[in-house]
Amino acid sequence: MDALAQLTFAVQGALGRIAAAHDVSMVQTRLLGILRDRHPTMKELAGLLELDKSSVSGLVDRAQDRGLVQRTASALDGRRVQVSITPAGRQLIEQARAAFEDEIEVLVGDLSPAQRTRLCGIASLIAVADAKRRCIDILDVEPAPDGGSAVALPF
Amino acid sequence: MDALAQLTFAVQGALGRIAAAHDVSMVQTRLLGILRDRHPTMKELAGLLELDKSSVSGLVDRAQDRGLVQRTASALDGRRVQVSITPAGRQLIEQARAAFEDEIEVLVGDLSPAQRTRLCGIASLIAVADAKRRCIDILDVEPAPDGGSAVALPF
DNA sequence: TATTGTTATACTCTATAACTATA
DNA sequence: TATAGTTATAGAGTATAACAATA
Repeated sequence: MDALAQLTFAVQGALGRIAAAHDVSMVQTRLLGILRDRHPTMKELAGLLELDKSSVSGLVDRAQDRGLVQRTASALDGRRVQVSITPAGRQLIEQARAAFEDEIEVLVGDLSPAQRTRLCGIASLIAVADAKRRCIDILDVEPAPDGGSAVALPF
Repeated sequence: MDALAQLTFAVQGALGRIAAAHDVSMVQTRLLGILRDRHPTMKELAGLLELDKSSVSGLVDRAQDRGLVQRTASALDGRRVQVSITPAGRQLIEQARAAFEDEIEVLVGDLSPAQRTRLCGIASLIAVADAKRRCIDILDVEPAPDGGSAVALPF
């Protein structure tokens, strides 16, 4: 257990340092990562980030003030607001992803190729299983029938 | 990379939920975890938590207000303050640790015993290597000659 | 009435800068 | 002077509760 916890602190630390180097917070980075290939509503964002809707309002406010994301009124439902990433936001998140890849490369530098493969497989297993549990428990949503990941990538 | 990042979010999510269930934040939990077997000064705490000393002042203030930790003036150096855990703090962190173990058990539930062993070994490898790098890079401190972990356990 | 989102408010967490006390 | 710690201040992040607009 301690090993696993320490691993996550090491990775999260790397992640946090990179985000900070790009002058954004972890949660802002996650927000941009989610918006890379989605245009969710505020409510959907709250579900993906596991935050209260009011927290997401402030989060999007600050990102919008910095020109990283934009709000669009939904044509279908006047109550809904669609959030999307701006070119500036996309540029920022792609740079952060690249830096993060480099940092992870350092982190797993001592591992043999076989160990890396195993770690990847095991990590995927845990993450997918957890995501499925979470979808059912929290969002009350069926997992995708193809078993595909309906999960918010952190990046 | 995504698998690893998702793994850490899954673990950190579990950790955060358990901390919240015990009505403490993640960083308060880390603080108590560090104090389980240490009586560091404020400066040492700042190093272990990778926070500014002023942040630690507030952190310890709030924990102290809740009766979880206590400050003691150092007899050797009038400038220094030693921080230690109270019985109430110890009880809280032990309960949180137990809950966290249960949650991790769920998280790794789909893994075979062999996979668990491998994950533990790989996670330790990464965490230890990262801690050593961090000691050298950040604290400018030599790693312990016995190769032992001088690292702050997250719990 | 129910749902979506925002606003008001309060708290934790964090850093920078200025300050106090000790060495 | 240098070090250890606190305080003042400011801002991000978060949740709860009240509110407005739409369905």
